Amino acid sequence: MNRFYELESDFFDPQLITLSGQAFRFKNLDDNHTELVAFGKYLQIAKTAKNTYLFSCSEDEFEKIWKDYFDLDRDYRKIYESIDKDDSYLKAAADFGYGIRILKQDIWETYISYIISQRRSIPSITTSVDRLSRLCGNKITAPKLPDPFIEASAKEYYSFPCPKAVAALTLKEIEETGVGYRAQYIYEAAQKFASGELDPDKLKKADDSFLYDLLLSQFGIGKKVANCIMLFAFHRLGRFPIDVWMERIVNTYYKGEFDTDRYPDTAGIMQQFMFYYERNR
DNA sequence: GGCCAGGCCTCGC
DNA sequence: GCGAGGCATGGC
Repeated sequence: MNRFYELESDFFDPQLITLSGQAFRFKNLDDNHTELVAFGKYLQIAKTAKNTYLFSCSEDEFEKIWKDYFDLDRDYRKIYESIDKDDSYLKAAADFGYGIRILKQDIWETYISYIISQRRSIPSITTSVDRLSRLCGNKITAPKLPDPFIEASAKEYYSFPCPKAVAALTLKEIEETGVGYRAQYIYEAAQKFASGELDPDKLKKADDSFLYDLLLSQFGIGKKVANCIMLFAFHRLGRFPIDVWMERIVNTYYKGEFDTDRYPDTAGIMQQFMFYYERNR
């Protein structure tokens, strides 16, 4: 079975990552199988034993793509243990979300996905991302995988389209993916990414405050979306996006303000625990 | 069929 | 600088 890569980890739960809402192209097939599309590839992860997972890719691909994508070099257990013992809500949330990691997603894909996300439900965001991918992404044929993998949920998948492919669409075509008034935001973003005016490789080198201000200055991007892009794509783990769910949590359990200074480098992970807990418990 | 969704823009002060 | 109103469409 060395065609596939086996991972042992005591802090990795792809099922929870699917449900954590940070990515829109994950699907839990059953209790032990999760599939996803990222970086133009289809991946299935099978849980084969406690803390043991089989990835439907070679070791080489795992090392090049997925290890970094799932942030597997970071010690999340240590972060989990750093949680304030007196913070019973956060402790409960982290126990509930034990195994959630923050993905390092593609910057452009995350940028567009979170523009789409504003004032929409997660299922609805997923639909639009899927439609946009089908419209101008590349076809990916689902691989036939042996046991312990199971059949993919579809015969073909589509990669998230590159900036140039989206930039070639008309505003009307973008609207037809169901994104409504956000189409103009996407249209403008695509032009900027396609022309190189917004360059992910350059942006990666920017410090937090510069990057945040730059994102905020973009059409269609406010505080919440900027922080999500920084957390889920740029992997700035200190960012703490506040949406309607987080606002409810902070108001209910933290008297209106969560002290992010307590977790300067990991507040975003705490945010993800809370968000998942509140939505799924 | 009505209500709300991982918010942001514009306008008026 | 800040609060209120408006907003396209999809899911439940």
